[in-house]
Amino acid sequence: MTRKTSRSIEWRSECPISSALDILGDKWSLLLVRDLIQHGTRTYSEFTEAKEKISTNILADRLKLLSDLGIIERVAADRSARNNAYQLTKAGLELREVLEALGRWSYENMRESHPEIVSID
Amino acid sequence: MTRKTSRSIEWRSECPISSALDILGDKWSLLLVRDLIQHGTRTYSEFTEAKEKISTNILADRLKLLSDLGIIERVAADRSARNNAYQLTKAGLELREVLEALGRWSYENMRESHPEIVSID
DNA sequence: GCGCTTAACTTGCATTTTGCAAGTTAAGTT
DNA sequence: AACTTAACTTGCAAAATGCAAGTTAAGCGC
Repeated sequence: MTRKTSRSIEWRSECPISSALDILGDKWSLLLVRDLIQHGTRTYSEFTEAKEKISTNILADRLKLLSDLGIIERVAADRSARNNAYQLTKAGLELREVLEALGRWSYENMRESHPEIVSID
Repeated sequence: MTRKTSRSIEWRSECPISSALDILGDKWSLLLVRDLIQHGTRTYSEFTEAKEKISTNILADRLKLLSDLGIIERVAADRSARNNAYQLTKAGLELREVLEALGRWSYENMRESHPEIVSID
């Protein structure tokens, strides 16, 4: 069982693929990274405006996870949440290659199952 | 809410990244693909021998999902399960790029959080 | 052909995660 | 100071996950 407490990931093995999935293997985390790659910065409300309609409790949970992992950060560390936004860190920016590979793969292979899928390149 | 019935994925949007996550956004599906990339073919029991120790009910569920999506298939379509194994289809093989990107990313970025992580390249 | 072994699952149930909807807090505005 | 509202939190129901035991029938040996 994988139990996640603050800053305490339960790694299933030493394999890097497995480890990536231990932290990002859910339906929402990489979508938040996608939004930040597309827009640069995002506020809490802006995340909820994406087409996929994330619930606010899941959004809060994932933003905390991604912050704790050093993948995203506040734009201005010294400002309150209300007057602030999120952006990707260096590690977060390096997820672009993963997202591009995922997007290409599903555009090329899922058009039969999902005829409305569009290319984003 | 995403509800998965046989061959009925609930796509959250038309974005290919979102769509990839609709089907592969969990901790186990891409791990099974990893095992097939590494070994070529795998039987049901061989999947359970991997370091991560998947539960058999989850394994059965994910194998069915991946088969239904055309990502994996039986090695010999005409043989019983007991005398058979799984392999990747063409679409499944094309996930290698995604897995390599994930593995590289976490090896380069998660070593502080996960000191035992190893390179698989 | 029968009996046994066991691989490939299935099932029951507890736990955890997800998600809806409403609520809370306090920052920002007037 | 009062009001508005962005960023969350909470309670609860539903769904997913996972443990452990059980079932089915394929495959093998005799």
